[in-house]
Amino acid sequence: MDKIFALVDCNNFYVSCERVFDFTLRDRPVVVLSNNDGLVIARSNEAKALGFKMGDAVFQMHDLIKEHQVAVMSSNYAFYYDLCDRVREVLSHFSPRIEKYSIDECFLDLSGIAKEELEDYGRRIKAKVEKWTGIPVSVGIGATKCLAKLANKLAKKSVKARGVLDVYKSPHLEKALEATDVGDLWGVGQAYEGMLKSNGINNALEFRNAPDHWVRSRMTVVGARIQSELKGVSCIGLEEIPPLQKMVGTAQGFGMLIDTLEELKEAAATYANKEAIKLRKQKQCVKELVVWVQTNSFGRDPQYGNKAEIVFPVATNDPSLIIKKVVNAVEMLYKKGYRYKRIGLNATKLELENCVQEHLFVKPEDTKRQNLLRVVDQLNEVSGAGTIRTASVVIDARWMTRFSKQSPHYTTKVKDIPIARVG
DNA sequence: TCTGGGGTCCTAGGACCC
DNA sequence: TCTGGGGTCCTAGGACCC
Repeated sequence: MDKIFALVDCNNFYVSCERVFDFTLRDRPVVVLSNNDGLVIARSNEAKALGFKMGDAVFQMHDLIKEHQVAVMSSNYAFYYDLCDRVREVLSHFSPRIEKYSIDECFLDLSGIAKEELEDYGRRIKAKVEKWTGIPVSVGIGATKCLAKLANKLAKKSVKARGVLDVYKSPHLEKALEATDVGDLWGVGQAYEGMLKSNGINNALEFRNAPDHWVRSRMTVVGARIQSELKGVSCIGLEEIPPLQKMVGTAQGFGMLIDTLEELKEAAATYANKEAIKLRKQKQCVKELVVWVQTNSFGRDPQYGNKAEIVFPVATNDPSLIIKKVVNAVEMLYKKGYRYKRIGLNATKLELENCVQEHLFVKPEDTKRQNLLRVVDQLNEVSGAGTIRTASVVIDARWMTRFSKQSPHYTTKVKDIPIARVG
């Protein structure tokens, strides 16, 4: 049986989330900001029309914001993840085989649905998600993931498509390819776009028709796969079960520059705790961890950055062990006379919690401690992060990342959950 | 004053082994 | 002077994604 893929993509996802509960944000330009309220990372259509770009620095946009009364929001990831789950729940009614591709995109396997019913099916998906969650989506359908992506992009752009485009065995496929800039292809970034265009390949049709060996030699197997997919040969499968993560990192810029060792250690402990929580959530343990510190590379201050590698004798996800080692490392890395902007942690060697290699000279972690940590996790899950925590971890400090214009935690607190009325 | 934070995959080249 | 060949593992760097 031929494969059929759909890509369902939430439109301007973070902005759409904010609009679900705050009606005053509808029909006016809205932007959502990165950590520390630094960059624009999501824009409503109205904001796009005003010229806001992804990655614009907010401090350069003040005039435009004032002039057009643009609503400016800090990001609220806990809330976005929650709405993301709701969208996926609705999608699961339309296909048992789903890949959660990113916070705002899902691939669905629609194999078996009759060709002539595909577009209508797409429209039903779109309507139901919007009615049940309040989030507008676009749907692209094709014989491969690349083609579904491409169809999705066109569905967003084209007024005629009204948010749904099916290019599966379509007589208009070539037209769709021709209308797609080569730089808009999934897997073609800035570098490849430049290379392709300087070789006279400007759209997806020209890319599909380029000699295979040339594409392979200039863009490795990655490019070759994209090309095959455009020809309708599926070589990127649906990943229903996410593969185990190979790296787990935590890195956040501070809300201000830190110059004392005391505060840097406090931040280190707090980030190490976050890292431990991430590991525990995935049931993984860290064997090797890289810790780095960095001054503000945009500033005119003297610059310094350095990193240290921690090897745990036995892989662990116990916050107190990780915190201790990370704080020690930061003591070594710290140099007086610099102002630090960020700390990063990156667990590069991981082991599954239930098959950690034991060390000859170290006692295996005692199960009492494991049980205690599990209870702490559960409490924090129910009552909010930080309810119970190691003493060195702070929840309120002047160096913390800023989210000064954050919306209320509409759906992610136990108390005061408002009900959304949609449709 | 203010410039994100996660991730993945692929390849080439070096070290090392037989 | 000639300077194997095949295999594995690791790392750094470059490309990409959202």
